[in-house]
Amino acid sequence: MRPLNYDIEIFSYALYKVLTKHCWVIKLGSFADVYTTNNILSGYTKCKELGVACKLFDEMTHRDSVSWNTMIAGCVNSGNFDTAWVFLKTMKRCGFDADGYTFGSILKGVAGAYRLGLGQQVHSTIVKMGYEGNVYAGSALLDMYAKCERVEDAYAVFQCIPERNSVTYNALIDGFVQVSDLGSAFWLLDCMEKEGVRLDDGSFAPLLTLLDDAAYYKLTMQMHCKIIKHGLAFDNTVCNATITSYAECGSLEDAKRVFEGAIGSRDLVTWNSMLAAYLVHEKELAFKLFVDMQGLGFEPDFYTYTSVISACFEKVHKDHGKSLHGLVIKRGLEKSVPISNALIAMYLKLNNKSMEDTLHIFDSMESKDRVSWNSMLTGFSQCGFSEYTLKLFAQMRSLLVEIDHYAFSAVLRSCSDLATLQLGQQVHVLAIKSGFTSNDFVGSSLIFMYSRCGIIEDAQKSFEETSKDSSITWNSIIFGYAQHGQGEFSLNFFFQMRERKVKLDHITFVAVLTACSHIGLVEEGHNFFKSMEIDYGIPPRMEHYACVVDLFGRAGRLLEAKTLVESMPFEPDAMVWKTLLGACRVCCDIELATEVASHLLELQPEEHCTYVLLSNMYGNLRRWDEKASVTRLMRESKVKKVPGWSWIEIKNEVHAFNAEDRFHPHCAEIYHRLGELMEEIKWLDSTASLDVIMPSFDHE
DNA sequence: ATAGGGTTAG
Repeated sequence: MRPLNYDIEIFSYALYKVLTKHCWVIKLGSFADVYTTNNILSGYTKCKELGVACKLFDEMTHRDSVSWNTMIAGCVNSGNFDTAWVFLKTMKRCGFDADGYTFGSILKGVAGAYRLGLGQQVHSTIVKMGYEGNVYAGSALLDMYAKCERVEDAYAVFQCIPERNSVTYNALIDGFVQVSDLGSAFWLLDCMEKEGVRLDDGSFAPLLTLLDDAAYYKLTMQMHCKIIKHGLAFDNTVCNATITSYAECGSLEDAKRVFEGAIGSRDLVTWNSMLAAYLVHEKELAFKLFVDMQGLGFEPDFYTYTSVISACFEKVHKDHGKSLHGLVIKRGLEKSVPISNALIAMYLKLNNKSMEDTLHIFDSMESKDRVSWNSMLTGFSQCGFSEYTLKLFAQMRSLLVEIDHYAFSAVLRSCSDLATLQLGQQVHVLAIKSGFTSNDFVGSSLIFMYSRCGIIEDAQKSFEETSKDSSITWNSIIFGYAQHGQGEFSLNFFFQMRERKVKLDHITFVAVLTACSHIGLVEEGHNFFKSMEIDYGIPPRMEHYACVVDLFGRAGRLLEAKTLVESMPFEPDAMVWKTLLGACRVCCDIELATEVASHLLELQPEEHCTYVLLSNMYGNLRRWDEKASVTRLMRESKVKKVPGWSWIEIKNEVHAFNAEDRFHPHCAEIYHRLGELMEEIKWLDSTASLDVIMPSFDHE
């Protein structure tokens, strides 16, 4: 049981004071001067009593520019930017000029609403009226540009302000932080020190958010020193940001030390920051902290819930995840969009290939944001429900949900899974129109789509359009050429990547090993595998072992494949066994196949491929009894062979078939034409002087 | 009596 909260606040003390003053003025009759009324007006706006303030403003017989400025500031600070703008217009019409106060307030509103166009209008008025150098108007203007991601403009404004103070600097620092320009942000900090402008909490907090990588650990420590030097070690905001920086640099110890030092001045953000730190490094302690903070009376907010929920992505934490879902319902937080989004993401990761829970949450959400839609889109796409991805995408478009790079990437991946070129091209056009083709994720999906649809030239073109400084797109183009059997090109890209000092990752090596295996470069592939940890610091994972098993297997070097699996530093998973089983089939080694299959049957008894493959191998060897026993085992395990499908896209419609399928409305014509084609092939075969290599139709 | 900046998730 949690204690009931009895201190329900009807009026804040501040509001009480304003009300008393107002009553007193009314009692005295209508002799209150503008000065006193403005004072009360301001009191109401500070208490967010905008309605009362408006009424009082209407009743005023004499208003001066302070009255107008107070109303504008009041509207902006309570989030009513449009009303503020109306007040500004009316003010001008009533013959009052805007001043530094007016510009400061209205620009704060413009910045909060990200209305760059309006901001530029205000800018021209400021210049016209000579307020460019006013530190309040100028700082607000600078901040508006910074928030609208126009940091160059912000800097231009900065240079027009003759006497800059901490606020001016801090706003510009944050502008550079927003565009991840660490260098400029630090340079400004130096300038402040040289010019003798006081560094305060607002100078450090935004900067610290950029120190989010192990590479910045030393820098973080240096910043921490500076913070202590400037007497800000116990400042709440700075402490909170420092905790996060240390955690993201990988030092839980330092984060903990700052957290412990902040005892007594901890707020909800402090707890949330430490929670996030623990979630990355020591999950069990995080769950404990989640309980502890509530014991101390801190009511979790959506930051708390989204962090702790998103940490439940592994099977071991499934119970925690479900409990948290229950807690969310119990506390009536289901309506929170970010929390629901976190739950969707959690179930997507926990429920392998099942969308049931996710769909349930998504459907019951009264309002959804872009993240909700994108999560579903990505979920469908990753679970292989490609048609649903496309349907959902169409729905998003008709509901005018903004399509961003996440959406494009997911839907393009589904197009590539379905190998539906025309649809893929349509989505590509949309992506061009909305300017997303240079995004790495979109670019990577485009490369996959074109490569999968057989047009490697267009995959290459899509690659050329990306920035080429992230491994994401390089990996995709390497995969693309590998898929097309042009492994030499793949390796060439790998070498270029190395030359350009693009950071390689574990996926790069999966791509390279795939390329080698597809063109039979056994030695080269094996060498890459051996050097990936030594020369590149990337330890081989399960999928790399699977690739090398495949590499040996395709080359008929079964013994080496087998030895590699035996030497693995961790237990092989189903993927590795499956690859080895494939190698056994190529090499017709039934003994090893039987052994490998036994591991697979244990790990994935529901997987029909294993039974079918083994049964076929016995069949080929005419070992009928054993074949029969495999078939029996399959029947006993209630496993059914899933027939393979083929499909073709004609005029933007997908026609799917499986063997001996007679359901298509144009079935008769199709089979007739098929018969003609077969005749043609036979005729070609009989007239060919060279050996015609017939494709072996694989119906397994 | 009226004005400008900053910390936590994904």
